[in-house]
Amino acid sequence: MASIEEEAKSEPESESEALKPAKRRRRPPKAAEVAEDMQKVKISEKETKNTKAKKKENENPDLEEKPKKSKSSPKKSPKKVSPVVKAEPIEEKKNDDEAPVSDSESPSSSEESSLKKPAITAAARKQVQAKLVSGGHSYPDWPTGSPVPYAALCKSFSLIENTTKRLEKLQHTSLLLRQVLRLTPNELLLVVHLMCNKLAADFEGIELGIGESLLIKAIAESCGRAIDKIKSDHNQIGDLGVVAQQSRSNQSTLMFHKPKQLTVARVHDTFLKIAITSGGGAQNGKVSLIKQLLASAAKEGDEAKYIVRALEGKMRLGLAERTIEVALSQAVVTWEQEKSDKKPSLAQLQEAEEILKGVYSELPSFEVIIPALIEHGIYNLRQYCRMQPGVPLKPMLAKPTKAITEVLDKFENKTFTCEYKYDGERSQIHFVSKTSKIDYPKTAVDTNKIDKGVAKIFSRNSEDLSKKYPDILGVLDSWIKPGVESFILDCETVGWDKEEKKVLPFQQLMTRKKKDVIVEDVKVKVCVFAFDLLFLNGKPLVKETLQERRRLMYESFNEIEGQFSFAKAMDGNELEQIQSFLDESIKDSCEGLMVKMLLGSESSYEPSVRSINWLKIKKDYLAGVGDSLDLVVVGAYFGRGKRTSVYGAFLLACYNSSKQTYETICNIGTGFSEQVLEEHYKALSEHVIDRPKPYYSHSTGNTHAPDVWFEPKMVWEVKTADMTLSPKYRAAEGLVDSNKGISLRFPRFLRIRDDKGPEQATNARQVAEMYRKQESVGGGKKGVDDDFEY
DNA sequence: GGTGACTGCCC
DNA sequence: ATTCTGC
DNA sequence: GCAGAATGGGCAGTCACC
Repeated sequence: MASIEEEAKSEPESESEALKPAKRRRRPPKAAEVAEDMQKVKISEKETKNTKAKKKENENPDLEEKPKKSKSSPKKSPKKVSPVVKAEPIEEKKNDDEAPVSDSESPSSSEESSLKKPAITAAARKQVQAKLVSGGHSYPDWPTGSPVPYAALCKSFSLIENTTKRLEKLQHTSLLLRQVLRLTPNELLLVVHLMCNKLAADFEGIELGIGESLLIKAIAESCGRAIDKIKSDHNQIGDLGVVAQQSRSNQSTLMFHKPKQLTVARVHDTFLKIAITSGGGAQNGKVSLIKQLLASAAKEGDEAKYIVRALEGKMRLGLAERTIEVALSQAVVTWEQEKSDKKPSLAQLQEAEEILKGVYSELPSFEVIIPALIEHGIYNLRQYCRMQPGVPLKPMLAKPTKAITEVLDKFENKTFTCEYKYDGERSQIHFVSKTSKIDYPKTAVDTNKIDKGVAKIFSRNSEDLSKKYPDILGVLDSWIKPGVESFILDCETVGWDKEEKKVLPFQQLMTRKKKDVIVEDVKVKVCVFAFDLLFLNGKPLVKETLQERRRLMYESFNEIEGQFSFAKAMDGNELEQIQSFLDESIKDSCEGLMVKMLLGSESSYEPSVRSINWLKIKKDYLAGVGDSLDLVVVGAYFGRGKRTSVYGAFLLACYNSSKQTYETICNIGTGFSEQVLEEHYKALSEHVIDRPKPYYSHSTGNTHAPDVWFEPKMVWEVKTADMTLSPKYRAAEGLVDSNKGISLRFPRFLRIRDDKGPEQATNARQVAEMYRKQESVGGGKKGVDDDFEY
């Protein structure tokens, strides 16, 4: 630790110079750089191709204007292409909206106004397309039918990473997927999974069990470098993947035998092996699997980089599932049209996107969707992939609201409703009775289970929590009224105090066991608060209005005290009503309110899209309301990814005036603009010290120490949602609990308090006071002081 | 059998 | 979870 | 406004190690 600190402060000059290259790499390249890069890629590609001989038919015809007129002549001079492309410079607008390949004849439609995403102008899209087409950049190529080389995927990753333009990212992604469809369609699923960086659908529960530590160990061993070296490189470069790649390319090339080319299949297979390695010696086993992969990675190129990033779970491509869905839909529809020598029209591309997004949101499993896509085509996809009890759908989310008036603005003249936002765990409960006689549509999903009944519960992120809540699943039968044979409910599961008949804090709910739970042994009882019904008796309800879904929910279920309730709702539309309902929700130990449209098409359940239709109000969102503290910056952590070369997070403390100590209270890493981060870095670098002051009270152990310590100088105003008793932080230790300090839930930076010295920071006594006040409100020791100032 | 580091997943 | 940012 | 990527506290589970 000391060595790192010293490096950081002893030679700030050379250090920051050294950082430049790495930093540059992470910053969005300028347009010119992009163009240059593309050119490079293209040239090298051409070379490879020539050596590879023919393969001509493998080249993507869509890159040219017409398949036949392949301008295989290396010069991708824009002029050459311009006749075809420039024909529709700017006014051609919507024709090309969404169309990756559509320089040709998209039927000019009149639906301009109905196009979604007006934010991205058609003209902009047009330009991007023109650039891509005229650039004529090639993309990875391999023999038909042979395994997809991992290098091909990495090449696309690299292109994707090196542009900030979303349309270009989409384009590169879609091109690769098309190539896979054309050459090795049976590996499409693997490729898509690796792009999303998942091994399987979320509900399968496959975990790598690999984190930073093991990864560093593996890189060190694999490249023959010291672990500390890797760590300090990591601190400077801010990306373990880059560290691995550099380490590997610098590796003295002792062994001559060139490793066999990595394939997508092998990488995926090794990831799976890493995931299932468990028990004694598992860590060594995982490390050695990683080492094998790294050893097979080419020294040139980016294979090692992306392998490591994948294992770390941070691809940092600026590309994720949502964009991949779009790219996949475009790739498939283009591929389908290609078979009959046609190009997809704009309308077709849009329809495909809508279909795939819709299907994926209701059945988020590429394992099911991709085979169905290939076998039945995208326009038949809905028939084969439908919402189905037993498979979680993506939950609808909500946006934070900064003022209650914002709610009124958004929902002006609309009918809406407010519901309690319970502080628990989002749960999607699926049920099919064992005796159900409803004929469920045969879909691509295995329906055997349905025949035997279904009782499952899924988390917000589609993890299967059925093992955690046998106490809930065992009583589903008792919730339903006669005639209900199947359902999917959207709920919040909250800890429940049976004696006091009130909800328990989130922290208590979290102490429940997650595996091998036996109903009789459950310590933390729970109550389920249902707020939406997505599926009933064989029928999806997501297209219905909320009012209708709620009506069906109310009429299909029985409330059971302390076990199953409907979320408390209020349909009043006046500001005062909302305000007092919000106050009430907080007195009832809730986080605040959810606000939802009740009627109209916008009140349908749209998984993870158009989330603007739901709003959430919490008191700490509202400006000037909620708890804020003025805290002293005593330490910091080096930033990663886009925060490379500045501090990415900071350690804060409150002041204990009785003991004259600074007691740590939380880390903080959000609320900073990029500019503010740079300013903090500059300002704080002057206050770096070798070791913590003796009057700093912080957890012992390497794990909890920041990368650098500071003199107590800067004071920041920080906002928080809640205070918690902490096993790690020391604020107000002894004032509320003899062993535990207090920490903050959801801390975020508000602003610098130049006007305050460190000793004017929030005092430990004040922290304790705030904690007690919160307890008295949420804990329901009614009447102490529940006056909020709004 | 206990502890601490690490990981994944809740928020 | 919260927040910021480029498109 | 979307989609993505920075980052927070803190719990149970797993494994290494004593």
